[in-house]
Amino acid sequence: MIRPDETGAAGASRYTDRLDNRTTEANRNDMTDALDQTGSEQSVRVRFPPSPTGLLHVGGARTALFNWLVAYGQAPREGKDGALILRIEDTDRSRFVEGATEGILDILNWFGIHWDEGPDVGGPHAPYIQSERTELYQQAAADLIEQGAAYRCFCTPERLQALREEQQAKKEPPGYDRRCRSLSQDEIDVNLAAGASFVIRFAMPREGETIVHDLIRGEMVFQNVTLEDLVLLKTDGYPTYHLANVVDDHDMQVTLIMRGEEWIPTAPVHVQLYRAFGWEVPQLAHMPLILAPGGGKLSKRHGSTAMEEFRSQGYLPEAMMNYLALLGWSLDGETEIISKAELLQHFTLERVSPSPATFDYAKLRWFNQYYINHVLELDDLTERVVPFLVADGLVGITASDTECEEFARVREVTAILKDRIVLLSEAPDLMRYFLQDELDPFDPASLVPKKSDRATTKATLQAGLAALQQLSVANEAEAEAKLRELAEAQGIKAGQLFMPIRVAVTGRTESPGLFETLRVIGDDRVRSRIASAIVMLDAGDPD
RNA sequence: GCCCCCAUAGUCUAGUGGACCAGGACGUCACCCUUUCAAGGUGAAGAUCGCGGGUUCGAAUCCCGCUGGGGGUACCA
Repeated sequence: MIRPDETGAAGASRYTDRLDNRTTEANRNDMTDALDQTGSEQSVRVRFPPSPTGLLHVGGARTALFNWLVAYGQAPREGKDGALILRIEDTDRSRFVEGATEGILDILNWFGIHWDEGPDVGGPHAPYIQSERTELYQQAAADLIEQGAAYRCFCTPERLQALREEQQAKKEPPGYDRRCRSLSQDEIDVNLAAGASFVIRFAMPREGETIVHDLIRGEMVFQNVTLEDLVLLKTDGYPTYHLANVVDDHDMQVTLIMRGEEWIPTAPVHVQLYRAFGWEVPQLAHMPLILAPGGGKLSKRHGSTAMEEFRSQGYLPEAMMNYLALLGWSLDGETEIISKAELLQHFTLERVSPSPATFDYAKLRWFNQYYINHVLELDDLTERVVPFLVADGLVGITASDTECEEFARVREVTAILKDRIVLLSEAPDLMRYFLQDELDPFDPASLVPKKSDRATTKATLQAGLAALQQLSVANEAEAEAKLRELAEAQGIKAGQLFMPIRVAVTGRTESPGLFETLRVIGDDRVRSRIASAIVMLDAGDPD
């Protein structure tokens, strides 16, 4: 057998070695079929198949990302056509959630991933929604029965339940006992005539072993006796994942399946299914799981898990992508900040780690902060902050309204505050005193610096106000010089003067540098707020 | 229980037989800057490379066993 890619480039990487292994194996097992695959060496077709059962999980987002990076990054670099297929796996009617599909597509777009074929854009293998493809699966299951690779199982859920309990009691490995695999044709006919409902199960080979070639883990060997006769078609006529997945991946000419590690146990069954159909097995790569901080599955208990939640908290898609890319993949062990373009330029499946990774919220926050403070352009950042301010009622513009005065004002505020924004959702609170005329109520006691008292503070503020009335805070340098002069004249440290002014003007003990803060707040408000603070000190109990 | 995957600091990782008494990052701590808080800068602590056997002149790197963690064990995906 001559491999079609044998004339290809030199420099065998671990990746190509693995590809070669797999190809050889495939050729040995599916020689006839391999001949039909002319040209497939030149294209890499991957897919991301979410279930519309709720919001998109970060783990799913990472799987989607890696698939996208292979299709749009690695494949083109290797001179191949890459394509990403989005397929909706909605074969479990009981878990279907209305609107979930739309939500998933929307969040994937926000994340920055695009696909070539899918329910929204169509494509040559439409429909891309499994519930609309049931005939295909039923036909496939029927074919399998005909050739003896699958069988009808009339066992009731009650019997299966009882069987499981019995096995549990006897401490035997649970699993279907294959009772219906040996039903005679007469028995089957009787059941069918009686209208008994049934599922279709795969007749898994009982002997030998199945080797699964995984691009990330190498060879995985499974003893066939340990594998089950999985249900292929359910009583309701819908397929299980196992059948739908194999049928669709073949039909859609998927060449590489990248999915979560949780699929490893059933991978050998899938391989056997492909063989039963006489189809070539796509390449397989099982991504490492994303674990929760304490170990185990990432769940609500640890924090957000859905991409929608991260979005609404004000995580940037860039930061999410950067962080997620580095969960299980690395460029060189040094690079932390890497753009989408650079990911496309450098991502390779061969550098995906096989070991599970713990989701670290603190590091994600760091990435977000870093992108806000160091990567995003000011206009861009401002546009992303605006929706959060609007939601909070602080401004009344839309993000696209970048020409108006109010946007310019928000940009000004953003400029001096961006080094302390970690999540966009924190912006409203940080910006409140810049954007509102009136300060939120605050404790007058916070006006008084440590080691000072009310009377002194009041006098200090009065002197400060007098000074500020004779200049404009628009000139930061002048304001600073004058106030430092004042502090010196009063025989106090600059901080003893700055702090009361800061609190008087912002209502807080924390703010950006005093003079940029004053400048942005403006003369009128600065003066009136200091005057109010002086009144507040009067009103309080003298101490 | 059975099957399978994984194993470098609290976390993400670099490392593919010798330049590693293990490099980067998050986190932590200290100091610097300083009008507060951040940001930034500098530095520190933190890994017997899970343990035990091999192979080899030489192992984080290869092999075996064990342990630990994780996944699967559904007419869910």
